[in-house]
Amino acid sequence: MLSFTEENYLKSLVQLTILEEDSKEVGVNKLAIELKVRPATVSDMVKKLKIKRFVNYQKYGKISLTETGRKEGMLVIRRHRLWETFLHDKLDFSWDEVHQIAEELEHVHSSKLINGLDKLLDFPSFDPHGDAIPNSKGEIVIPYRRTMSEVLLGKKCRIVAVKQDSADFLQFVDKIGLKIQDEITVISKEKFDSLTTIEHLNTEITVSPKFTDNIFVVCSTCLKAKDCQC
Amino acid sequence: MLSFTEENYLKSLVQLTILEEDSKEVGVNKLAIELKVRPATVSDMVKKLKIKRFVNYQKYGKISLTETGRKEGMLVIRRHRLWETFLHDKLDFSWDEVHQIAEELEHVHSSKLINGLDKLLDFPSFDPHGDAIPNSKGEIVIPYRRTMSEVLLGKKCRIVAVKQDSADFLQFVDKIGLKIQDEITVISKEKFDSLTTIEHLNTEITVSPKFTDNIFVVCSTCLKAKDCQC
DNA sequence: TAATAAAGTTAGACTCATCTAACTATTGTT
DNA sequence: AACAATAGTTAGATGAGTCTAACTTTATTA
Repeated sequence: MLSFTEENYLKSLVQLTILEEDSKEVGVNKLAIELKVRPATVSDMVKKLKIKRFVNYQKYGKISLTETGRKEGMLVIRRHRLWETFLHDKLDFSWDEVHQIAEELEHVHSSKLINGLDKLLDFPSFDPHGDAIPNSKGEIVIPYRRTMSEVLLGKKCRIVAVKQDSADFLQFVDKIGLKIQDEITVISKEKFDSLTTIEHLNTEITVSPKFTDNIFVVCSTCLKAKDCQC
Repeated sequence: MLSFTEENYLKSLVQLTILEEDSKEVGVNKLAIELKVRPATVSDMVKKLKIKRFVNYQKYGKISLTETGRKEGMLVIRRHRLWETFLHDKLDFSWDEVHQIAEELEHVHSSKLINGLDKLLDFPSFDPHGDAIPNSKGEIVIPYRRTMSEVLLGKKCRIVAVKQDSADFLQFVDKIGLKIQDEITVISKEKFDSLTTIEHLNTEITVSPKFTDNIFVVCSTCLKAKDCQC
């Protein structure tokens, strides 16, 4: 049985090596920042995780997940995202409130509970932030998507997810009136100050790269992110 | 912020000094048995709880809860019982399955979550075992009730709660077909072997004191347990 | 390539919650 | 009242997860 802490390490490793970038391995420092602990702590802990065969690791090298480690980490993420969906759909929490509570709920181990929750929520594919929910085997289908920053001038796109869970960011998205599934058009990109102006429901909004880097979109026409010819 | 462990100590103290008997204080050994730890551990921990002003205690004396301790303990019980109700009502768990999982869920701190759950469940007064759910201030109304062992020969009574949460016991109750709110009549009490025979839906069932001691009932006619004249 | 910066490790210490073993205090008999 | 039984305490140890401070290795760059 995994401890709270071990689960958090595996979850962060999945996040850093599978969900965010496809680097498949990560350094001690980066993991320490993600977990908000000191590198020394990670160094120690990774040794233990290696003995338990959750990670591959050599001194001064990079950390990567074993198959078991990946699965366990994915299941933590499954629980997290299902609880977020529950809080949002059944208890009317706003999307900036769900993350913190799901951090605690995700550590309750009971596959019966999680599968029951899945059913109660009608087997959702995405959480309130647009992120895919892994299945009970720890498998996940991550749809292609790109950030709004990458969208070409004049193109119409659909918002499918946000990259950040921070309350600050999510409240800002709410404030300017954008939601998952909304369509927007990129009207202008200012080289001088890097601001982008978009059109949304006949209103123009000017946003910074800090914003566009954290919004995921697909092409409105073909619903693809990659190989879109539109 | 209370730790997992501290919450469990306060919960057990509420159980032993308020919900089960009205002794208002309890010894180190009894608490140790309840928490499944050694008396030495309790002895240490009680000192810490005293410093934090959750309990009253003098060396070699009895432990009792302060007002703060009582409230905190009650809130743990509130969370526990609401989660049990959720698992039973929304996820179709049987009543012998809910306790174990609620033991984990009860430690998630978020009054917004708990109050949302309360609303989702339509503000239940009792959990699946018939136990009263404390309100958000930690107040509880414990209805009068007596065990089936105390019912006089020939009297009709209604089952309102069970005294134990163990899966073994609850599965036995299921097996003989009894449910909360069912009516039964005490037909005979055998002095020789202490067995009681009851009538339930025109069927006679013979049960042991181990059973009747753990079933709470009220009078079918007046719905009282105390001062019933029927 | 040598110096410096960045990344990672080790040793030693701390807190929390637990244990065992040995001791002490309180209670309940005869 | 003396003694045994029961209840409770203390001291010292353990393991998990964390820290700081000092050190070592690897990477970067002038």
